Amino acid sequence: MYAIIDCNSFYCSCERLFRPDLRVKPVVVLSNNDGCIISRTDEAKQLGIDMGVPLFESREMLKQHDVTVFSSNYHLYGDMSMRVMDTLRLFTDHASYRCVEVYSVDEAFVCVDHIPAEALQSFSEKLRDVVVQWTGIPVSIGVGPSKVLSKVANRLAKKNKVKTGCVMVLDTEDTLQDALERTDVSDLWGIGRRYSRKLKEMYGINTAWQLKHMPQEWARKNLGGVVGVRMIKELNGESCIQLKDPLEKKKMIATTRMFGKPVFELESLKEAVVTYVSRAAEKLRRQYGAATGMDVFVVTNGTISGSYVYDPQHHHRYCNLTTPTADTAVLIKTALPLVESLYRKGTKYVKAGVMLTGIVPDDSLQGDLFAGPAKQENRALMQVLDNINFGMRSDMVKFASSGLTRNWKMRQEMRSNRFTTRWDEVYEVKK
DNA sequence: TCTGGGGTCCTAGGACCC
DNA sequence: TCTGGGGTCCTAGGACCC
Repeated sequence: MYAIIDCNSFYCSCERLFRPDLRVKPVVVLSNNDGCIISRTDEAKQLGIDMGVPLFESREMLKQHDVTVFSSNYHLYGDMSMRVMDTLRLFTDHASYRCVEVYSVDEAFVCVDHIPAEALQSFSEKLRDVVVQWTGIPVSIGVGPSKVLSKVANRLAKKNKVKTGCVMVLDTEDTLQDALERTDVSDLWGIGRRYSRKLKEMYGINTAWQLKHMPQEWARKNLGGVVGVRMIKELNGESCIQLKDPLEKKKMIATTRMFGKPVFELESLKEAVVTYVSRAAEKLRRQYGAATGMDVFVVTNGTISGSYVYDPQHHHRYCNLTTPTADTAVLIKTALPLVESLYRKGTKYVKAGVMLTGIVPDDSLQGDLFAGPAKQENRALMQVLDNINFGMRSDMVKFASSGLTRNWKMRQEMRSNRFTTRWDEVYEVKK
């Protein structure tokens, strides 16, 4: 059996920890650049505020209903996430830490095979209480024979908080049928907008219960091949999506940002890309990786007869690296010509990003016959750089080409303090 | 004026190999 | 009239997730 533990309105809950006055008030948290609403408390949801709506469209009504608005504060959320995950590990760690798969910043799958069936309900309730007691973050827990079914349970638990106490276990045929009948196909984990439309319009399949009874061969043909087959099996309680090994490394590392304001100059575009390369390279070194490919992209925005339209256009350039590397200097040198070749004078750029691909372990680098053996001379330098930036604050030491003024930097006008990770921003109880 | 930032997995099709 | 049978690797693009 699998359990999924999901933090309720995670970003908002983190903000509330340090603002107890907001405990029963509507709160929302914005995406980077203060663009969209990406986290809402129940009170905000009740006001009809949807996920992902742009801030500028909802500003009026936020004000009208006295909703508290925060910019996202990833230092705080990242740290709180770690505390929640640590709690899960301590509490469920009967055999090895591999029982917990951190699925996202606010969710984790836990293998609960070691809990007797009749104890799953009380175990989950206990787990819910411990997490909120130790971290202050409320969670919902769904338990089922497969990951997809645990997600179904979790969603219903969260939807009916009062009735379920945020815990739902799907362990009998009856509870399973009832849950699947109450679940729209579009709410299934793995069925997105495209497939749910197709299921409803072409096949008249509306509920998870209906989908569960479709033949596997049909799913192979009409629901993305093996992905569809897996979905049918998972719905029938046959687990096909295993817990992921926490030691697995990322296969791709990306750093991308919208600009705080549009960029027209090549110099600014270069600064931004260099900044993103530096950040991506840090992430790469943190997992002891080296990249064999780099993709740089920029996003322009369309205008029709001089006026602005929302019509993002992506342009990208790819480069293979002769020798795998995690050296920021080398990566910057690779990136700059790509930016230059992408740049068109007079164009309005709204976003840029870099992706490091083909990541290999950095302890067994394949050399290049013509370039000589893989050089590691900058390794020590990179380590010093990382240590300084990690220990003091990020960007304490940086490459000059990443710019000093950085007027393209993203907006974050309503960010709370980084209460748990910065000494100068720790919560003040008394002056 | 203004719309986030990461990721994963899968498939199809082309190029190439023996 | 008629031209094999099996593979691998890579890339682009689609679909999905939070």
